[in-house]
Amino acid sequence: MGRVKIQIKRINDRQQRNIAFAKRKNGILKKAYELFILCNVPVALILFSPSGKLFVFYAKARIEETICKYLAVPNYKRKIRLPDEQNIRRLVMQMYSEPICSELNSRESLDDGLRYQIQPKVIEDEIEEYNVLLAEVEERLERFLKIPSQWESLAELKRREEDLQKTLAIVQSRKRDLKYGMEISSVE
Amino acid sequence: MGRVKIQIKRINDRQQRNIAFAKRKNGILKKAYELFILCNVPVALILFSPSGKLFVFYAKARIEETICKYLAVPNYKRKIRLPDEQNIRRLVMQMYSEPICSELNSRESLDDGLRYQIQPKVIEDEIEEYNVLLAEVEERLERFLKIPSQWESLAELKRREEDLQKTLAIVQSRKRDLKYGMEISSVE
DNA sequence: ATCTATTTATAAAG
DNA sequence: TCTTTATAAATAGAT
Repeated sequence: MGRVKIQIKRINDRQQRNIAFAKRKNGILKKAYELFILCNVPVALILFSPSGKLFVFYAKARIEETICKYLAVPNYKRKIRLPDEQNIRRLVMQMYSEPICSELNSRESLDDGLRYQIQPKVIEDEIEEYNVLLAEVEERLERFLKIPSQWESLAELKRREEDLQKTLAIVQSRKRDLKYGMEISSVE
Repeated sequence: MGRVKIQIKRINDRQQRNIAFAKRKNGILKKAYELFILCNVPVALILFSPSGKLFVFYAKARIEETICKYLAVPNYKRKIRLPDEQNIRRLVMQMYSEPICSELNSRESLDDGLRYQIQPKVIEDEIEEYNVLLAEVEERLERFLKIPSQWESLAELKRREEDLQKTLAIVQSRKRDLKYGMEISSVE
């Protein structure tokens, strides 16, 4: 939407990045506002500038309410009654047993010597997040698969995405191992 | 941005509102994605459709991390940025005047009032894919956990994780682009 | 869902 | 940084 078409890729020049952020921040905040007014729906948008400054838009409800609504969404897949739910739950617990908000929780955990303590509530949220993500992916894929000419591209994308998710899970798992096992403080 | 200029005010017709939401939801999700890629900043966007369906975009960090980062900013430092401030000053005042609850973790207390329905499409193949995917994750995870020496440092893991999340976002965006019939080149 | 006339967002320049 | 302007992108209404 400018004099020239730009590629959507990271802007390396610091100053240009700040300029782009300032402009697009205004744009997306306006879009969030318009969506709220037009459709009267809860919206929550949290942005941090490249220098770490916070920008927020929320409407229809306090941001905490919208966040909590997000967290309160029932497990997408729970209703389907997965055959191996206990196994899956155990797996996800292993993958995501680190605190959601490490900067807020990690000190207490470490002080108490409870590095491996399981936090059920946190894990529940993570299970939901995981399932919501997968559900979104699947939903989108399903839509796209209705268009035959896109099958090939989509198959490739699906493979890639699955690979990424697998690897991401592995990385997160290993990261957690190192974090707890080696007690490195500069995690986040 | 359409055939005619519209006023930004609540759309009363239910069907028209749903159409507008669907279009603008895609637009703002794309904007959020682009902002993340261009500026490499944490972004969290939570939307609920008029029928209560959840849509989320987050990047650079898991959504809980961005939310926690937001909550960690002292109230007096928070600013709400709204375009068209004159017209919605009352709204802002209203939102500000409400008490702020910074306790996000108590999920039980929220469950009662905030029950949002998601309508999953139950498709046999999707369930199968889901189970296969999780099984593969588990398998890979187990295999990987047996070789701790593969990963040298947390910093390395962190970089990898960020790369993966970024690439995942790119893949997801590519799929969104596909929906609009755009050409797909190589995903990298 | 797809098309397209138009408005809106914004990249580069001033 | 703020404003301008040419152009890309989003989208309202129609199909």
